[in-house]
Amino acid sequence: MLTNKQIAAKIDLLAKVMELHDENPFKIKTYANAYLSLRKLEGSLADMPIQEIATIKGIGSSTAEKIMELIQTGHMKALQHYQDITPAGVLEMLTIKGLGPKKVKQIWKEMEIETAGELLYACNENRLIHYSGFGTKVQADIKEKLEYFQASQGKYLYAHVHQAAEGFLHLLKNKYPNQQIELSGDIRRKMPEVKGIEILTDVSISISTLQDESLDLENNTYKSFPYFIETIPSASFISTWFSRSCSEDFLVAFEDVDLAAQDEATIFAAKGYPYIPAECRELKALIPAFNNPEFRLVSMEDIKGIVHNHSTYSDGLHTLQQMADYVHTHGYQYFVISDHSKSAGYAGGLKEDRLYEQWREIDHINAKYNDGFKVFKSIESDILIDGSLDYANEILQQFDLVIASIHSVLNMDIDKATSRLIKAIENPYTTILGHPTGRLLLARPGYAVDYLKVIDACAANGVAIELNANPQRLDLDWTWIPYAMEKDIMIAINPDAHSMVSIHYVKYGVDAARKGGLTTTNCLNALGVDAFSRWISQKK
DNA sequence: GCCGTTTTCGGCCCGACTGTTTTCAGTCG
Repeated sequence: MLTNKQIAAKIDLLAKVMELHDENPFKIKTYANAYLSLRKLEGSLADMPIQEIATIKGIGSSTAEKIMELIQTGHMKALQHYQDITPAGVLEMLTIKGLGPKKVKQIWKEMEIETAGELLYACNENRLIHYSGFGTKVQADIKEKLEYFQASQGKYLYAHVHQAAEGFLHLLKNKYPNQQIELSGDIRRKMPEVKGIEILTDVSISISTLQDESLDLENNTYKSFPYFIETIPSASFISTWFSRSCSEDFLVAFEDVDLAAQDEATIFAAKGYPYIPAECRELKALIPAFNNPEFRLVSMEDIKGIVHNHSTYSDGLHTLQQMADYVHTHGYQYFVISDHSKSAGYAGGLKEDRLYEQWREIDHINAKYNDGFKVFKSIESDILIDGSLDYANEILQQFDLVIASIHSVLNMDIDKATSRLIKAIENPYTTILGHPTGRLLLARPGYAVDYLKVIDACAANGVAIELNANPQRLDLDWTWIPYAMEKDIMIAINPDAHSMVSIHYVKYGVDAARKGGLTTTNCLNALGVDAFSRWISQKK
């Protein structure tokens, strides 16, 4: 039986969705008022005849009928109609506190954002604050709510979970110092998406005795992420841990090995391999490379420069000087500033005069460093619908390098997307293809592309491909790295940083790149400043 | 859509709070 509160909520929702669709404001007001009377009402609506419902202040015959329909059938046709013509993600936004119909309408119609995930991404890129009624506080508030919302959907970004996972592991190890307790499964393998914190142990853990305010016993979560503790006998710990920490494909290579070893290194040694870290245990075909003395799998220590960053010139949070200094003080050799280009109106893309201004500032900044550190002039140039870039050639040729990315009109079939990308790749001024599919993990899938054709085109034109290291992108997907390397393409692991701290996204890109076996030789920003400088100029 | 008459159309207008603006708009309960 429906409660008054449940009925009132449906009427309230009706008012809100009608407002999204620009219905008569007085009708909307009526339903909003009806909601207010209903939630304060004494006596159960479900027990009232329709005549009595219609006598309630603010409820007339039309609303009374809708309430009866709801009580008798569980549905309301009028509400269903509006729900059918509204994207599910937009309806979801209405459930977020602080987002009412007016703001949601603005988000949907003005910003053209239709899912909670896209909205979160827009918050991270400071895109909301450019709209009237939205400021930094509202944006931060929405962001917090969305992260919570996303964190409750059953899948999580590795980047969001791993610190909590390590914290939880630490907590358990302190409590049971003499037992085997380790992270296992997807979280240990640093998969871009994980289901939570997987822990493998040989002790029966008594969670209720653990002292930590982040531990939510009722919901089995630690810092809002679900945990899964599997207890197994000590004797099978290593074999189970190893099996849980490899892909199916990778594990096939060890079918004939006795996994009951004293540690994982022994298992690898039985096949004549060196120890392979869990995040690299993906493709069986890559294993032999680990025995090649020339093979240098990329790692964070190899990263020499930070490519693809934004500043306050477009939609970044920090100034060019702040960003450059931050990268400099973290020991890198160079910084590539790639703000948005002029057609990216939503992100404050740079018109020509602002470009000149930025170039002058870059020259000024470069003159101040006396240790060889260099800021390179770049742009994240929008790939327009027809595949062209959005500046004239005489502008494009003045950049040190150009990153070409698709940002708008993402609804394309595979042929359209592929030819649009290839046209941009064939542009003589394109240096790097940015986030090739536009995907946002857990939010939107990205347009389909013919990877083989796109990678072949990059090879033919000497264009590097970005592995966008934003943990919500990780695009190029690592599974295409072996083919890209086969074609001897350079991969740039780029943070797409919109603030100083997001420079460190590079780490997640490196994790992903290692899955695909990317070597330092094929990592563009593993080149030192001079080699990088030479590489981009030979491309020009 | 509801209401209430100076009855059948014209007006409908919660208050506190917050954030964005700079005197107001949106949201909540």
